[in-house]
Amino acid sequence: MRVTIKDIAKEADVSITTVSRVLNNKPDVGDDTRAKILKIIEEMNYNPNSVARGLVMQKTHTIGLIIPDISNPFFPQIVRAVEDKAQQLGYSVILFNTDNHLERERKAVELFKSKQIDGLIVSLSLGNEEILKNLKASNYPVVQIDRSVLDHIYPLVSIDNIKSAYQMVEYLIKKGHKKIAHLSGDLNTTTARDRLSGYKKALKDYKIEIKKDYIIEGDYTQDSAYKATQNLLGLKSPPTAVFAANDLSAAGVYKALFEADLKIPADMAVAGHDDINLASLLKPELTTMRQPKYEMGERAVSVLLKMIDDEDAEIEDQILNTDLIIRESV
Amino acid sequence: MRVTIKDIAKEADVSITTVSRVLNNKPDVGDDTRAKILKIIEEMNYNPNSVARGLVMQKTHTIGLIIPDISNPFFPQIVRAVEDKAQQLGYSVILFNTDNHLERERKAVELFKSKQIDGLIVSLSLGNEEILKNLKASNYPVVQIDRSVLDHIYPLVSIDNIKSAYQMVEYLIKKGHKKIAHLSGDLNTTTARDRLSGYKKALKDYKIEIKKDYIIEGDYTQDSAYKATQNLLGLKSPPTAVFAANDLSAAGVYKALFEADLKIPADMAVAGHDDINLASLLKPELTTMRQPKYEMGERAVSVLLKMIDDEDAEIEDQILNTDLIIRESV
DNA sequence: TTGAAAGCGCTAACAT
DNA sequence: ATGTTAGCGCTTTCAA
Repeated sequence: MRVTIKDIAKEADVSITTVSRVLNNKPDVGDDTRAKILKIIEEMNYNPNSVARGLVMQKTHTIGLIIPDISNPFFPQIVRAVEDKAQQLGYSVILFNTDNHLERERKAVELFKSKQIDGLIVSLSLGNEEILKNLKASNYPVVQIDRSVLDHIYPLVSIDNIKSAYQMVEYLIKKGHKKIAHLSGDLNTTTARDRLSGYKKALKDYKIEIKKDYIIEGDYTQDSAYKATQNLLGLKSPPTAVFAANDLSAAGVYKALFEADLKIPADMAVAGHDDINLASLLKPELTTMRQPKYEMGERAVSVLLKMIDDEDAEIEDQILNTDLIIRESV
Repeated sequence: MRVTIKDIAKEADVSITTVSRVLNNKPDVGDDTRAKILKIIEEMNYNPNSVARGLVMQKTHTIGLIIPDISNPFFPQIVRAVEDKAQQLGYSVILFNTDNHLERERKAVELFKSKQIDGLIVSLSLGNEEILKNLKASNYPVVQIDRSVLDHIYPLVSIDNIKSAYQMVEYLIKKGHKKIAHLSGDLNTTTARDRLSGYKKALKDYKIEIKKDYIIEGDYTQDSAYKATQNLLGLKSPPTAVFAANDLSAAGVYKALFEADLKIPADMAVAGHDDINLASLLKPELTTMRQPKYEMGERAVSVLLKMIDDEDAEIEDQILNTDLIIRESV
């Protein structure tokens, strides 16, 4: 049996209240008593039970993190940042992967509520607005990260995807490209939609016709990009550049291009988005937009804890900047 | 205020005991009563408080996962597998990154004990044997994953690193190489030590001299491998092949080689280990040993839950097979 | 088939 | 400065 506060109290010949006091660094305990208790705690290797504590305090010092997939290289850095920051502030984080599956997202939230999690950081699919509304109704602290499913209900920590995509396409244009294709991400996400908008906007601003053939809907995976590129290559008039919605897709583009014996960027320029670790390891190195992933994770935790500590702290969205990272692929 | 079992009881005009019974699918509840309670639970959107439940049951249905760094590409798949399997079996997982820092490892264990975690999956540094001994003393369920710090105390889920390295070096030899260097991983880990042993063993078996100059201690990072390769290149008699302790290091080798205008594998063959996602994306594609990362994660959970469910289940180490993945770099 | 009561390990009024 | 008591939300004897 584990040693409890009772055991300490008995051993020290005081009440458990007194022990509780020294445990929580409260005043009103005699120096000698405190010392004695501390000593016994040490000796008996006592560890307070946070479940019991959580029950009475209505606080678990645990937060939930709901993401699509930790094995997608975009997320590990975010998760690392969240865990680092949380740990630093005395919180633990429970991870949950959903694969953008509505049902699993719902299950995750259910689970977290039952576990009395203090707050939630989520990256949900569009279509689950209702889930957030319910959470909001019970005044549950939540912050959205990367993508938003519902504006002005819960704060979002992300980037300006429209602007970011715009900047990349603009760069492509300035490099002399007029025939620019876009391989979109999963259009059930706001990020993919916004990047597509940014792409269109840039073309429009530079008076370049938006061709349907040049826009292929994908899902952020290497594989979908690989196939899409093959399609592109089959066109009567193939593009000279492709802007992939994320770096993983860009890798898929590379693969298709290599197989067709095409040179990057001579035969076709390719640009990515996110600047995951992989980007600088590809040959040629990938030109891409860098997202401040680590910082996003940190901010999300900061914002969440602010909401936890102050119920009605009104918190604004945190929109961070991206950077154009020029390498060799454009 | 959240709705509790009391509210349901009052609303249904029964005792909380009865509500608890239906919550836990116990028999001895009238069909009508059960139906009525179920309906009210639904209506009031009641969610049992698992903290309270955890306190009385002495079980939190939560496990801890201690790893060096989720942003090291070796780990996400393992974490994903652990989370998937745990979720599937009704458990949540709390993640903790330690960067192989002894102090943080200790802190993590402390935290998890206090949180009344049901079991632990750990990937610890050598030097923290004591921590596991203590855990064992309190009969805490633990499984080691990837690396072992203490044999025969807690089961290990991993691969045979000696054999795996041996196989790769043997392949290099059969490809005609005699001057083979090894860039080791962090020698505070058993994996790095074992891979080094396997390398030496293969050379010995094939009567190839083991040259000190050809063995450079690294730490599994791209950067250390980059520098090590530059050293290698400066030798009077540089190797014709290098076996990097992991794929990330291999990427570092690539970088140094490209900078020196050397061709892979013509000028220098390079082999990796692990087969992370990156390996097939490098140019030339990396020849490496594949670890069954996802399966390791799953097994770890299975073994752990077996230990949780049956205190004195004697469980053996799970040593999985690796596969030589021949691509273009050798 | 149902309920009353004790207790899981802790914190927090409220006494003294 | 210290102790008594109630109670957090639940499960589980034990009794009816």
